[in-house]
Amino acid sequence: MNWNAISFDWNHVRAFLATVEEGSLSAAARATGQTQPTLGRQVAALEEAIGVTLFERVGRSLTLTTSGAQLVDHVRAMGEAASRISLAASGQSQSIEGLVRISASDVLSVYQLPPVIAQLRDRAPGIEVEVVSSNAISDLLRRDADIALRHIRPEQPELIARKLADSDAYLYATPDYLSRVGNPKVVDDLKAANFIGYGAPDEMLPHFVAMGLPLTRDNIRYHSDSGVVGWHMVRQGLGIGVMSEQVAALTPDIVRVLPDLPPVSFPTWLVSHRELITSSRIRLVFDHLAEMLG
Amino acid sequence: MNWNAISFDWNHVRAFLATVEEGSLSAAARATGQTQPTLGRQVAALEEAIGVTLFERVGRSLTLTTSGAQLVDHVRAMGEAASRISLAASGQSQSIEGLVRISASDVLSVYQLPPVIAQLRDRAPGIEVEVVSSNAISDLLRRDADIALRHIRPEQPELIARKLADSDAYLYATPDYLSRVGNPKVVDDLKAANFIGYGAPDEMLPHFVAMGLPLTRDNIRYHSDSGVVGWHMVRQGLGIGVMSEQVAALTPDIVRVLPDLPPVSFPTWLVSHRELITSSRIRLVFDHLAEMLG
DNA sequence: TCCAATTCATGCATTTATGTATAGGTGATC
DNA sequence: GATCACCTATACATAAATGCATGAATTGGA
Repeated sequence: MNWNAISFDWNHVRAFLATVEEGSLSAAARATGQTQPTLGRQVAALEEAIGVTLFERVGRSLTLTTSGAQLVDHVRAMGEAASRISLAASGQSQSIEGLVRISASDVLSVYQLPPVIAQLRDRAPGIEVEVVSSNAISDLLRRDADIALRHIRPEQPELIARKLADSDAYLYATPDYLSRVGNPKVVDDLKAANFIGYGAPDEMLPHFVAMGLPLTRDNIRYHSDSGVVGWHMVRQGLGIGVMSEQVAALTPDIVRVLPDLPPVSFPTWLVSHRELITSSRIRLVFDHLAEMLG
Repeated sequence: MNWNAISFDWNHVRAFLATVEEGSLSAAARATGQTQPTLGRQVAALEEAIGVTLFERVGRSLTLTTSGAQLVDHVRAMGEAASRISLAASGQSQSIEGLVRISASDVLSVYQLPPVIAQLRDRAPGIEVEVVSSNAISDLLRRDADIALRHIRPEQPELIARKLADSDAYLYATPDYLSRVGNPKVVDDLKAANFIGYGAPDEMLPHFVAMGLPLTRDNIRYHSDSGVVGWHMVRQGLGIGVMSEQVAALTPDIVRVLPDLPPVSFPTWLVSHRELITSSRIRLVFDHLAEMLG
């Protein structure tokens, strides 16, 4: 190894990478938890060290020079290697104490995870749990979380996934609301009903149609990005919503709409990193989730 | 990018890498131009930061833990990315001033390069030249040199090579030595002659045999790793040596042995990095060498 | 068994890098 | 065209890392 060729300050490379990715020194400082003067000096020092002008100081912002742009790929590769080091290091941790981050949809996070975590507390009191409640598919490759619960099968080979039991989802509403729309008995009776949408109505509608419901865009008048908010709209008697059987069972004063309508079955996958799962702490949480939810 | 995951000190990764590659903190300190306490503290800080014990302090030396060993691949990848940054940065340099390192065999370095460099001085006075004189094939991928002169075609796709003119090598000796062995006229007359070997005799002998010479191990009594030393042995009348026509022409009082013997033809390749050759400084030296030696 | 060589660990003075505060500029917006 | 929001550059006090000198421990060989 020619140590002389790589004797420049590697932290300055990270400063350059952050500046490129975030778009400015100030943004990079915010993202990395450093200060703008530090980032500025580090980038300037890197330019001095490798003899390449990386940014053109034009106006209030920096733009990559062509020379700088040709280094970006290698700089990214270095950052990715650093990420893998961090990942593998976390996977090496055999400590039964410490943080584990679990990403799940808000509905899962609110209704199903808390009791599971309560049991985990009894099994492994030293484990700290952070629930990353998001309906966006969290990027495990970016390490937004250590473990994720998803309803689609992950494709990346770096991830390992365990399929949990399939869940059945039905239509639910309050008895009060159902009587208000004339106690529907067949699907055609739902044409005048209100449906609660989770996320954008245009994304929700095809799912309702696939269930055989004769609905249009106008049937989805109330909607929310949050599944929990949507479910509370249902509980409030604002309309009919889809929900998994398990969650609905936890909710009093909610009845199934058209009980003869076949359910929508959907899978749940427990996902983690191939390298992270070697950590006994994460492995323990992973196995616990699989046992309790599977 | 999850900056939090890669917020450990990247220089400490280099310290770890150097310690792994060099085998000890002290050796790593020597190799990287730092001090042993610094390296020791950096490795300890990295262990603290990523929560993994990298080395087992046993006796006077360090041995990698299994956890540490599983990080080494990623750490090497980071180092290689750093090397590529350095390489690409050098290639981006459009300065006509600065250092260019040329690797060549000692014979080329001593007899043929100096006049070529003298002409280069007139063409580009700002260029500093370091001649890495070595008969080992220098590792351009490790950046032991910027440009190399070789007699075998490089295979790595990262390297670019330009073929120079083929050279003819003949047998040479002093007239004094030839008369001492009876002025040989045909190859069989050489059976009793001494041959000068460059490098190990066992490596040299097959080349002589390939030339049709009836020699054995015993014919090579004087040899040296250095081609220059070997050639001076020939000049001193210690035996017969192989030398390229061009170099022999520079040497007075040396005559060709068996002038009718067909020459051994060998190629010369001018080699550099694909990314380095984009530097105008290195490009200039590369082209100058090609012109003067081609 | 003793000695020499080599290794890692530690205390201290010095150098270096960092953060805070602030100044100087630029571009978008009303 | 003035204002606002946002960016980069600089001065200075503070915090951190580095190198030097030295100590302690171990290995290999005479």
